[in-house]
Amino acid sequence: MSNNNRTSPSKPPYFDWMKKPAYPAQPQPDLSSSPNLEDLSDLLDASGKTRTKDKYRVVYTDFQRLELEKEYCTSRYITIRRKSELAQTLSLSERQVKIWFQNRRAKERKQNKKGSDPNVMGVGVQHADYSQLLDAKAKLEPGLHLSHSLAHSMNPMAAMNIPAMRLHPHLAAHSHSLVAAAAHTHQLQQQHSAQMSAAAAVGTLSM
DNA sequence: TTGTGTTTTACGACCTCC
DNA sequence: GGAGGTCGTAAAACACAA
Repeated sequence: MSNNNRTSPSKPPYFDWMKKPAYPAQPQPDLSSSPNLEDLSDLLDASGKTRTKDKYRVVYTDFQRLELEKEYCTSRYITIRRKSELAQTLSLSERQVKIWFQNRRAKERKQNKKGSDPNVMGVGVQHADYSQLLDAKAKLEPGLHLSHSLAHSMNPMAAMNIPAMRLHPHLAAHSHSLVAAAAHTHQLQQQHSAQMSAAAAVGTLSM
């Protein structure tokens, strides 16, 4: 679903949530309205048990969602390092980033459940999302225009459908392999970034 | 409007691993 | 015991039909 069936079936050239006027597109997230890190305590009432009504949950900005989606397209399981970096750049808490990834995986599982083939772990979803992502990115960063085929070729994780960290805690008995997977993910990530930069350079040169 | 269905944040319970 | 995973769920935010 990845924000893909929220509105009309006619496919917009970017994430559906991006056209919602309720989310002011901000280059920088609005810190004043986000219950980040320290603000989490504000979500508890006097008993410390439940969240208050006015701050039950916040709506992330387009920028925050875009960056999170980008990271998710690179790897479905975020590393501690990347989580920290993302949290800082997006002005979110690491906990929020972690929860977002959990919810994002849940969303994908839900989609896969709906789909007919449970063995194909969200390949189509990832590709579709990634295409939309890049289109959205192109809108946010006009200098970065990529064709879909090129975009797909530059997303090794999605293309190969590699479960980055681990498929399921019950299946992952060997943590060292997970560490290796994480390292591999990071390596691919670096390659991906380099390729993106190169493509961006090519794009600007050809203009 | 408003009623309804879906999506998005956020949490608790429980599990596994180190 | 702490960190992070899934699963289920609450409630806000949103879309859309009537």
